[in-house]
This record gives sequence, structure tokens and C-alpha cells, in this order.
Amino acid sequence: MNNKELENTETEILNAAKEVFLQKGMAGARMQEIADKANINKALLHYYYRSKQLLFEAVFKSAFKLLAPQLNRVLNDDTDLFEKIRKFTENYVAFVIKHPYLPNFVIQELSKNPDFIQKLRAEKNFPTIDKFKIQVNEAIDKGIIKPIEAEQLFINIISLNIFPFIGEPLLMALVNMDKESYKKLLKKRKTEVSEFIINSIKI
Amino acid sequence: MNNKELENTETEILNAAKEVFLQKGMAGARMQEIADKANINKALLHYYYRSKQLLFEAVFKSAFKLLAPQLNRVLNDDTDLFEKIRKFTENYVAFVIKHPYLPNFVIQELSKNPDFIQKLRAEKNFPTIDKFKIQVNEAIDKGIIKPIEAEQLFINIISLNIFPFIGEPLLMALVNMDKESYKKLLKKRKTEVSEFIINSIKI
DNA sequence: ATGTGATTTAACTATTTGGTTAACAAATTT
DNA sequence: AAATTTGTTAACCAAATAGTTAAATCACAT
Repeated sequence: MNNKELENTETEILNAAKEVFLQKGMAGARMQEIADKANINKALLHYYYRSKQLLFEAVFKSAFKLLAPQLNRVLNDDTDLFEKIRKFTENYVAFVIKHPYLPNFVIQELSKNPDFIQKLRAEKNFPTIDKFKIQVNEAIDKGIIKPIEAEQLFINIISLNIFPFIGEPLLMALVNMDKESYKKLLKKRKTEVSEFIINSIKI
Repeated sequence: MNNKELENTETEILNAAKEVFLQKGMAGARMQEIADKANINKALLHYYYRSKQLLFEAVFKSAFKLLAPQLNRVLNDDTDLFEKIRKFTENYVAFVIKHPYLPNFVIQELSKNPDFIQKLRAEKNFPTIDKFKIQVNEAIDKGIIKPIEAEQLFINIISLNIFPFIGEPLLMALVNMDKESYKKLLKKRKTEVSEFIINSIKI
């Protein structure tokens, strides 16, 4: 066997599957396309991952494992609140550029299968809001920020960061920009979004 | 024929198709399910709408026709900027409660078929940002709001309003709430989101 | 009533698609 | 090196699914 590149067929398959599932979703993905992209026979897919469902679950879990640390960067990390918002915003853009379809995929498949979240919750490192909540309330008590529910602030942070990527095709048309200008606009958001948030909450 | 309810088969079909397509997307929708939901034979679908693709396009256009006026409420409407942001935010929640899957559907299908936006752009009433841009720049000149690009502000407004619905299953889990509490939180956003935005930009 | 076009149906077809089988090949153990 | 286990393939299968056909029925004008 040529162990230069094909060192690990299983990984090869998972990568191909990621590519296809992330772009087309569970319903739109085709096992044949995944096999082709992995340069293997379709039967081999079923040898490694017994069914489409199981392969999908492997992809989904792998995708979520990449996303979770990003979310934890806001939720469970005890740097200063403002600094944290700045860092998260800056890093998130870089993350999505590296994995353009990932957040959309996770959200999309979760909407179509809401029970799935239960399986994730059980896993180690599932992000929780507790620490963030304490931090926000402390900042309020100290008079650093205006009163706001931690949940609402968190949703605002996430929305402002994730949606411009998920809604890209729609937003691009609405603001009447081509791909290149829109990408520039997104890069500017690395700093603008955090300032927008901090402006709103700081006293 | 019982003309009480079945006054118009074509409309009956379109409604059933909307239900199915909006929830399952193009790839996940099944013609049989649409036929069942419309209480008709599958052949009748093809009698009225020749193919799945054409039926899908009818649904998509109809969906976008509902969404466009919502967007135009921010973009093309010459009430005061702050008042506009308040009104839009308040109305948008009501809109999504009435059409829960709609925004997600539009965005999702556009991501999977970005060329599709061209067809929409040609249509009457496609929202454009021009008017909003002028309004924002005037407000900046008058010293009412801090300098900000109109495009960025628009994206912020849309993101803060749409994403909490699209990302509902994920966000619900992250903030550790059940459906009921989350719905309450969303209702609170009717006023909180606009204050969050205005706080950030006002001088 | 009857002829005509629009509407509706049951039954069918072609294709796609997830999954299987059985045989072959390569690596590993004995 | 013989035997066994692991990896890989071509060919096949059954179910699902979009789409078709041809006949039946309805609405209604003549």
C-alpha cells in the first residue's frame, strides 16, 4: 500500500465526508460523492462507517468539537470581560475563514433534529454559561457595565459574530456588495463588533 | 366538489409545499409528503407544478415576498432612525412567531444555491440599502450618532434580530434554558435589542 | 343529455440511492 | 510459507422517489 498519502483511509473518508456533509447537509449529501472524493469504493464507506447516519454523526461530533472551544472562549475563560469580547470577536473571524461551512452546518442540522443536542450536552467540554453569568453580574455590581442579563449579552455577542457569515449570500445582496468587498467588511468587523458591543454596555 | 374548503387546489398545494419545504429544505422535502398534506394525489402536484424544482421555486419566491417587506421596514421607510430600529425589532419578533421557519429557509437555500439571489434581485421590491445609507450618514453629520458604516449597522441590526431564532436549538442549550424560558427571553428582546443598538450608536 | 375541456386518480416507469455480497488482495500472525 | 485477519473492489439488490400515462370524473356551456 502506498503509505505516502493514504496512511489512513478512515481519516481520508472522514475528511471527504466532512466536505460533503458540511456543504450539503444530511439530506443533500450522497454516499457516492463522499466515496469519490475519498478516492475509494462506496462499499468501503460502509466497511468503516456502517451507515450514512453513523458517518453523519461522526462528522457532526467532529464539527462540534471544533466549535465548542470557540464558544468556551467567551463562556469559560477568566480574563477581563471587555478583553474577552475583543479577543473572541477577533479570533472568531479567523476560525470561520478556516471552516466556512461549519457553524451553519451545526446550526442547520440542529434545527432539523433538535433532540440531537442532548447527545452533545452529555459530552465533555460542552459549553455552559455559568461562569460567564457570574462574571457579567460582577461587572454590573462593580459599576463597570450597565445592567443586562448575561444570557442576552451572550446571545448578542454570538449573533453579531456568527450571523454575518451564515447570512452571507443574503446580506451581500442586501448591502449590494460583491464577494471581495464583503470579505473586507467582515474583516473590519474583527474590531468593530467588539467596540459596538462594549460601547453599548460600558458605563 | 366540496367548495367549502377546497376552493383552490393550487393554493392548497402551495401551502402544503411551503410547510414541507420550509421545514425540510429542498433536499429533504418529499413530493409524496406534500401531496399527502394537500390531500391530493401525487400526480396532481405535477399537473399544477411540473417538477419539484418548479414547485420549490414557487415556494421560495413566495417566502421571499413575505420577508422582503420586513427588511424594507429598516431600509426604505423614512421615519426617524431610532424609532425605526425600535419598530423593526418589535415587529420582527411577531413576524417570526407567525413564520418560524421562514428566515432560516431563505438563508439556508441561498447558501446552497448562491446564484439564486440574482433571480430575486431582478424582482420588484427587492430591498436595497441606499436610502438607509443616506439616513445613517445624515444622522452622523447631525451629531446624533457616532460614526459607523451604514452597512455595518444594518448587519448588526439584522444579526441581533434574526440569529436568536435561527440559532435557537444551539443557543437554548448554551444558555441552558427550556423552550418556555427561551421564548420569554426572545419576547424581552422586542425592546432590549433596540436599546442595545441605540445605546451603542447614540452620542 | 351531451360534448368539451379541466381536474383527479390509480397504476406504472425510470432512476437514484443506501446498503449488501462474495470474491480478491494485502498485511499480519502462526 | 501457510493460515488468518484486515482492507478493497465490482457487481448486485431493494427501497425510495421524481415523474408519466391513460383512463375516469367533474363542471358546465350548448
